[in-house]
Amino acid sequence: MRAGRVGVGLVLGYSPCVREIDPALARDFARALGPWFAAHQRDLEWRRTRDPYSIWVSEIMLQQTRVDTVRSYYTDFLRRFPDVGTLAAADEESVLQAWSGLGYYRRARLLHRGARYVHGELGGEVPATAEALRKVPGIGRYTAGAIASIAFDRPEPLVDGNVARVLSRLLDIDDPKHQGADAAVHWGWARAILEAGSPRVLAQALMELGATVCTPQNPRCDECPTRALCSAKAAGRQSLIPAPKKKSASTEHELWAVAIARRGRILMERRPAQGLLASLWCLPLLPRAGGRTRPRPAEIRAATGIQVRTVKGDAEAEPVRHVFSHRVWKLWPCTAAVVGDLEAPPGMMWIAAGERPSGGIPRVTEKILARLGY
DNA sequence: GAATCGTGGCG
DNA sequence: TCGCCAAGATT
Repeated sequence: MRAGRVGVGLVLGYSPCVREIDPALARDFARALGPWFAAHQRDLEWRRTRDPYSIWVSEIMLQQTRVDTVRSYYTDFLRRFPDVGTLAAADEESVLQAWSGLGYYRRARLLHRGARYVHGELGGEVPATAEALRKVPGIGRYTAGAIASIAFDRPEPLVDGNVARVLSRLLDIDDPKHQGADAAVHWGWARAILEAGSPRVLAQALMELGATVCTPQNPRCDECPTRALCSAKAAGRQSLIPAPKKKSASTEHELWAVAIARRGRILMERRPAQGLLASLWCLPLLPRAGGRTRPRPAEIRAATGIQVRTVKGDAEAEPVRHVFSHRVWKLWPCTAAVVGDLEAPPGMMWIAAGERPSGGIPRVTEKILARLGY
């Protein structure tokens, strides 16, 4: 039985998996972490401000998204929407346009809705407490803690994937059920750590340590300011924590991407308001069955309502492959010619090469357009 | 609780 | 090449 551990498992005879909060360890950890962060933190755009709105924007963008991807989006977004009022007054279309290519577009819609909530209901003041922040659309448990601690320097806990990994190793938590960001043990420890020093510094330091030192693979323990405190390191188990997650199956979809063309222009289509790539612009897509070289005009008409004449496919061409989080698209470009004038139907728009609809355009659309020379 | 929701970098 | 997964929230 390892010392310093408690839990019902102890009573039942199982291996105890959760360590109760030890204020002395939390304090020592914070004392090692703070100075390390001061010396080693990366120079990131959102660390140059204390503006709660700007930090809010950064936290939404950083959800499930790498720092290097976010940087340019963050700068451009704040130039375009410098404050809550500007974002609240903006069209959703322009917000999605600024988000194009960043992924998880629901975040943009929720951030926009959140700005309207803060502007309309709270007089434009971003809440300072995690409890109030949680009422803002798009702000969940993590983001509420992040904004409260980083922007307002309050000791409100935050646990993301980085923090969960750092703490799982610090405490040598071997039960996968208690290794994730939803584990109560991490939230308790995170609070204790933030209370032991500057919440603003320690919140960022916890994540910075996880991102740059206590990495998922090959952690750099020799560079870690807290290695002397780390139970996993002491046991030589740091590479076993956290345990690998089970992956959900990914389904593959083969689709025609139809370029309905007339005189150098093609039709773009706004996708449905719900589901994958909601409300974003793409080419009309339709299922590709059984290795045919091109879709039938009747299939295109059924999917788009548009009567086309000739349809050309390129049987030799490689499909455009696009991987989403839980599915894969194999897109086979084809061209369908329209004869005579055709007004763009509702939700559709003609574009020439280099033109784009105003609104959100996902990366997969750019891939297809590049293939087609648009 | 599980499924959904993008994209890109890295080993 | 391909699987992994990153400063998660919502339903």
